[in-house]
Amino acid sequence: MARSPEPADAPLSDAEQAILLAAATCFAERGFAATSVDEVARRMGYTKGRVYHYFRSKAELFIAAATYGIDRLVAVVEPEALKPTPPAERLADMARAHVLTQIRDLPYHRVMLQGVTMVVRGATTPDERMMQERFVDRQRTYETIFRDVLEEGRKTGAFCGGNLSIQVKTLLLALNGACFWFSERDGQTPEEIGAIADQLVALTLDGMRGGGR
Amino acid sequence: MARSPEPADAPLSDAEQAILLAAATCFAERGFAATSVDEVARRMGYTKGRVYHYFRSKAELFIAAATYGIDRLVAVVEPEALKPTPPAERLADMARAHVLTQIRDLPYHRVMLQGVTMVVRGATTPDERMMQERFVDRQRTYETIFRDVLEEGRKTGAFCGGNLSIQVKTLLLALNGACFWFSERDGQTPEEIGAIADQLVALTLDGMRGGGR
DNA sequence: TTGACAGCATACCGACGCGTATGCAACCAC
DNA sequence: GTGGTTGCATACGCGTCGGTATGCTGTCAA
Repeated sequence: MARSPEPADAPLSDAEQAILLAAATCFAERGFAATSVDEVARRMGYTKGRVYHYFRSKAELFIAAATYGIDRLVAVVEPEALKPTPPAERLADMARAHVLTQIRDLPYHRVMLQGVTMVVRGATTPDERMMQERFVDRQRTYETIFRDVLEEGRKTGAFCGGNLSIQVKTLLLALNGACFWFSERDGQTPEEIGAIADQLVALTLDGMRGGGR
Repeated sequence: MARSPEPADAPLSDAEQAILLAAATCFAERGFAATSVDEVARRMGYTKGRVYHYFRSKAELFIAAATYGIDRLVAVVEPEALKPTPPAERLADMARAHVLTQIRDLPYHRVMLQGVTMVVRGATTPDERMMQERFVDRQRTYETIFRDVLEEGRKTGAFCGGNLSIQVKTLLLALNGACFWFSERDGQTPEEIGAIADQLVALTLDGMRGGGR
């Protein structure tokens, strides 16, 4: 039952999964505007008709890919945030989970980052608006998860003060680093990736602790 | 003498300056692909003909804006890098200069960041290729300035070890934060902007120092 | 006065790309 | 077997956009 009027969380069929991955890869490589639906289709030897059979518009495809990315992050990081460990340790676990998840499914997360900056001009239909709002909502929720841990850690003296918004933004931006500079050559084995994640987490979290210069 | 065959560093006329700023603003807001030359022109009440009188192609416009951004950074940060202060202090001064410069001319630097990821597919003509290579070169040079300071500081124990490339990338990404999240509402007075820069520098540089978790 | 040239405006061409309409084969239900 | 539905492929309409061709106006030198 493709093109249904938004069951919102219906599980994706194989065809939908494949199309979504191809779309995410294209969007990640070229950006939303520079990617044509024909190109997404051709990447798998599909045709445009087939894509439009499952997704109603290019914008819907994009938002679906971005949402898929943020959903993965929430699914993995939120459990870490609920553990009763000290804030500093908890934040480290969250950060590590974030980075590892992101490297595993880079295309989706690169699309997700585009989605944040786009705040979707060009979501014209009501459906698209709805999907977009759901995405933005998820995004805010995710940011709040980190913000809460930082706030809690400030009370115990684990983290430094200053403008909290800037701190959260800086933290997340640095943690998203892999989306900008990671390439397959940087390391393939799980150990190498683990080491990269560890370093990234260490670099980022020390900034949250310190008392400034 | 518009449309000259690349004097490369000829000073820009007033008209060229105005067009470049309008282009940078549009590119920063919508991205390269989603921005039309007509739109750039209309932003100042100009016409497309006027734009094409001074710039040979949309790609040339884009690269010019991106190059303008990186040139400003090099001009301001390189002098700081040459001072004979201890690496940690020097890096802090460089970082602060970087952030302040960036906030002053945000559109150009947002375009610059796009340029890094794009590595310009679509630079087809030889001229565009030349301009693009010059831009990439500048970009690499700029990264090297920071890399050198980090390397020097590692010897004196001022900075922590680990993969140097990742450290540089993380440093610069975090310092570029303003390009992602700064909006005019975040503060207008020089004092407010100075405070933001200070916090950003502190957050970022503490990560370079620490010994990990 | 008269060319020549800078500095534009306007009209237009060709290509591309989104979305849709249509067709068609396979697979059910009955 | 026959009507309906799913799952596509193909073709096209139509808007948009990059780039060019052309022409007009003011300026300045000879």
